[in-house]
Amino acid sequence: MAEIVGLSFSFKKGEAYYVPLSALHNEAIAVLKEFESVLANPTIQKIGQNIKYDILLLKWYGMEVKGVLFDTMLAHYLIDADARHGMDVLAENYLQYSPVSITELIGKKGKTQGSMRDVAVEVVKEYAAEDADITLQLKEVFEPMLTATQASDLASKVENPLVYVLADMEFEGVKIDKEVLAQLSIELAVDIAKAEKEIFELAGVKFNIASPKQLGEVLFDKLQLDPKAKKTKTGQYQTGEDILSLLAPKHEIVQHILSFRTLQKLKSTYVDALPEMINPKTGRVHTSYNQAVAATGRLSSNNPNLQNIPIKTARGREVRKAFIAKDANHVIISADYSQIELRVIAEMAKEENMLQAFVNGLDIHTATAANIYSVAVEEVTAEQRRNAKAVNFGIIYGQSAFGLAQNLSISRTEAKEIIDEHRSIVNYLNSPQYDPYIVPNGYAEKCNSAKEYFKNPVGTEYTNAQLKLTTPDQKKLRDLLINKYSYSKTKTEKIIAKIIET
DNA sequence: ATAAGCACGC
DNA sequence: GACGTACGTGCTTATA
Repeated sequence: MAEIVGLSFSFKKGEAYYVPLSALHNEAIAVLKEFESVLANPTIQKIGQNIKYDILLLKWYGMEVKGVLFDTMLAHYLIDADARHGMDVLAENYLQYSPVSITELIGKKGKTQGSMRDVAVEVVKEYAAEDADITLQLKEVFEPMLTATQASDLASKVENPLVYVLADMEFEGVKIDKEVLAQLSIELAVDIAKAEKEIFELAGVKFNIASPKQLGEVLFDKLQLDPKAKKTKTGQYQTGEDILSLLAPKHEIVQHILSFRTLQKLKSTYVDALPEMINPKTGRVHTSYNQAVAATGRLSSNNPNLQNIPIKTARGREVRKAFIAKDANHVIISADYSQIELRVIAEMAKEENMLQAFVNGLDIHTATAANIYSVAVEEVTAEQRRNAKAVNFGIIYGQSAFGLAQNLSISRTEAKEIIDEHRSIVNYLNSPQYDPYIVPNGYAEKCNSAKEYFKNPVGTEYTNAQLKLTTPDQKKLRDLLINKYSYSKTKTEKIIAKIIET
């Protein structure tokens, strides 16, 4: 956990204060204490940019923050979920002001980045005080925008109060049984070595199995497993799980490659990495939750990501077993809404069959199958239920007929028929009030599909004549999308890739 | 350092 | 007939 170098405050536009804190923990805490009457006062609202970070840091110093929160990052997330929400970008876009860049003070993010502690206090003062001033000014801009977009309740009743809950969860952390993982690591290493040996023998050559490039060459050039093997856009052979599964009956080597991949993933991402993430002070793992990353409103988790701990395979569940209660007086309880997304969407779409199924406490996938295949619930076969489950998943994910066909290994025509049987939900998902593709920042038209979405903002600035994107043009477009439209990096790259393909 | 390919979760 | 296809994070390899 980082060290607090100083505090900055602002309560009036254009005016701010900076309080440096000592590097000595006790001295720092003594100064912090002077601010307790404000920080811990529940009647004083706290405004901040990514304020969970500040709250958490203060918690590590023993300082409890109280009061109603207003996070400018979360406010902007609610105003325009797809955009970037960094303070510098927000200041430039909404206050027409370029703040002192943190990079100028301590260098680029990464290993080489220095510490704010080593920057002259006179310089830090300017940076930090400006930070507080800007945040306050952004709040004044965003508050009416939240009202205008009817997101005020979402901000004041959901996102901002949740900040305290997440901060508590992150602070608390979770205990990991290092010994369980150490043992598992050894077992995995043995099995990986076995798979490796098999693969080299069957291939008749030693190579790096973890390299998709080398693997593709072995499978498709040397062993000729598929004369029509698909290639990626960089000209490599595709060797993803879906492709390899289809090849498995053709050659014994494939199953060993698949198991090599699974084992390697478990070992490197979880079994070996998690113990490294244990905080030496608390002996526990403290993830971070990000409230403003996923454009769909979901949370995300990183350092480490605790939202993708394996569960599907037996080996994976062994990893989960390493998450344990803090002591003999505690237990870990798992609680999860059942089918919450389908319940909400059935209610919003007023899908009577599905609503009835939920009301009657039926198995929702069986009920969906009965509806799709027009048979009685008792007559639904295992395969029909499996298909219906894929349909329901597709609904949650906004999947197309193509995606469903891929998932079920059926034709697109068949997939389309199945989807058509679910008209009321599909109609709802395609209706303007649902459509998630809304062009931000001045392009307020709603689009009916992802395709139109890509066409709209880009097509406006770059007509057909300009579609041949040279490298400098790409640079320009990237700059335009990121800086003028505040698009995320990922989204920008998606759009550019789309145009290049076109 | 960054991109590509892959795989884990929901 | 072609198009294009959920949200994330993080690992290893390959390249700049």
